[in-house]
Amino acid sequence: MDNISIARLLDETASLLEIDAADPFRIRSYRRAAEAVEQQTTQLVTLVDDPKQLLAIPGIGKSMAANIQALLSTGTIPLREELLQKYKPTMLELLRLPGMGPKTVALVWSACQVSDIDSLEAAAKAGHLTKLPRMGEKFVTKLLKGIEDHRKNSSRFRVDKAQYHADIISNLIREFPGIDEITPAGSLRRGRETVGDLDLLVTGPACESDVVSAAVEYVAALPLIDKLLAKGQNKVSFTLRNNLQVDVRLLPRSGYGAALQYFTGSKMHNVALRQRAIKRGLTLNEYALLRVEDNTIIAAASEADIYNALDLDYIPPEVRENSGELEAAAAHTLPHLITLADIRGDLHMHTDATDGRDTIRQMAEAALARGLKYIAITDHSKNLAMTNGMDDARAIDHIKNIRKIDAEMKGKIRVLPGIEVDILADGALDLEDTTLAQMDIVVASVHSHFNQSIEEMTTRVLRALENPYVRILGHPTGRKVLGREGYAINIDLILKRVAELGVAVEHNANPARSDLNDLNLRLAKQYGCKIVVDTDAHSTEELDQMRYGITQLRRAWLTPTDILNTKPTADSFLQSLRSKP
DNA sequence: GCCGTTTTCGGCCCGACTGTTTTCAGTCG
Repeated sequence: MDNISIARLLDETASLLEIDAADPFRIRSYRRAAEAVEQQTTQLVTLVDDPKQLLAIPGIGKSMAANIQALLSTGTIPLREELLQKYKPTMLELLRLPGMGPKTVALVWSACQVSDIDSLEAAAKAGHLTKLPRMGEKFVTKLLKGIEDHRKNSSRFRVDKAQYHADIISNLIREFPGIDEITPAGSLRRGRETVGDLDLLVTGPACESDVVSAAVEYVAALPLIDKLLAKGQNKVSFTLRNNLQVDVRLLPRSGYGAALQYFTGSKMHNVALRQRAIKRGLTLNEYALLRVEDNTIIAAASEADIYNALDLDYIPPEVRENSGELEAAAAHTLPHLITLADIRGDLHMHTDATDGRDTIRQMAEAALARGLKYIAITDHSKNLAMTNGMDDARAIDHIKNIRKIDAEMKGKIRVLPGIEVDILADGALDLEDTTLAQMDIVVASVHSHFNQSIEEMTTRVLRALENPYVRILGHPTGRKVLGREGYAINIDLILKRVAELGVAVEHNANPARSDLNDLNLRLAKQYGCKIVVDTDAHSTEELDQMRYGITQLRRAWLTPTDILNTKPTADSFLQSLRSKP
């Protein structure tokens, strides 16, 4: 069992305890333990014989260490089993619906024996819920909408989770002798925000057709497989414990490019590409690009060969959606898409002063190690009390600490003082202008939206933008990739105003948080908005999530000049922002 | 359930916002 699975089970136990109305602090200790386990770089399964190392992890005490050992040896923990006698596992899914917290889940269970989404929907539609305390028409409407959204998304996995599993599986497969290359294809390679299943393409001498069976057997016996679905000549399909389906294809080097092209998609891109081939008397399939008349192979080993043989420039996977990329590749006008290496600064991150894990110095050094030239420390303001958000006095004090680290970094990397302020329901910010005036970067973000109407929400953000100290609009749509949808907002209006005022709009790179989708990114470019991409990192590791933001920018066809934090220095970046009053 | 002591028990993240209320419980970040 890997760390992520352990973390998930601990987290589920916490949720069950919540439904059971257990001691909140006990619940939190399970959540904290889950987080701690998830952040471990070494797999706990390797430490199981040495409880001392488990206990060395902050948040893991005697009982939790015993829980982890039980998980590793039996796959579950006694407390979890006990709770599952009282409650159904499907109730955990109910918690993912908006407005459904532990109390409400417990209520519908005790009052209507509702324990899963289908029966909750039925009860809602039959009007049974409005008879319960604190549940009116509005709640039911919101709930039904939430169920609909949930169904749309729940079968897909967030890109970073899929990438994590792809990396683990790839590392295991790579241990087999004669494997050279493993590439995730499909929507993961195209950089979609969510992934339905994982397609891993593998090649190397061990994948040649006369010897491939040994490698197939090896893959089919991987320890992390939950259910083996199929085992063919060169393909193994299985699911992981989290239900993610994985298809591993072992392919000879000679046809690797054709397979990569075929399985990367998208479907629409491939259809258009095959039509182009047919016009040229060629046919394209998953094995090769062939001449129709005599089946001669024209190209197969690399994707570039195939595109070039069709008189196209190489098309990066992120833009393979049949939305103009074939025409552009034919005309040699594909833009030079932005890459991770173009990014010079990260303008949104947190430290242990609020809800981050690491210190200002650790963040600065980690950013430096990642090649960045400047960062902004933007901890939370007081309204986010739960994060230990800072009031005016603390925020001003924090600037001193940031400047001190900035000086200590001796110009190797600039560390800019900033703050992430909360936009209140009336559009006001929760700190004084005199405080904001001392910050280089003020990120204004909405943190509570609930059921404000589109008009209210839009007005709220527009009002906040009028504050002259706001330099970046943080997570403008509040959109989450999975689960609860973001707030309803007139993004069109917001982006227009952002462009007029010279405020920058944030593209939040962290898939777990919120961001602009590629459509809105294109809109932002069209309106001439200044765009920054940042990680909103809460730990040094999260700085690595910049890669997911870049992929989204590439999907929107954006180039280095479209993004503000490709500016080479902190000064040139600050100059390109809305000027301070 | 963890942690750190003042070493064996008390503290641990709290305020805005909503719906259904007529004073507040529950959700969310």
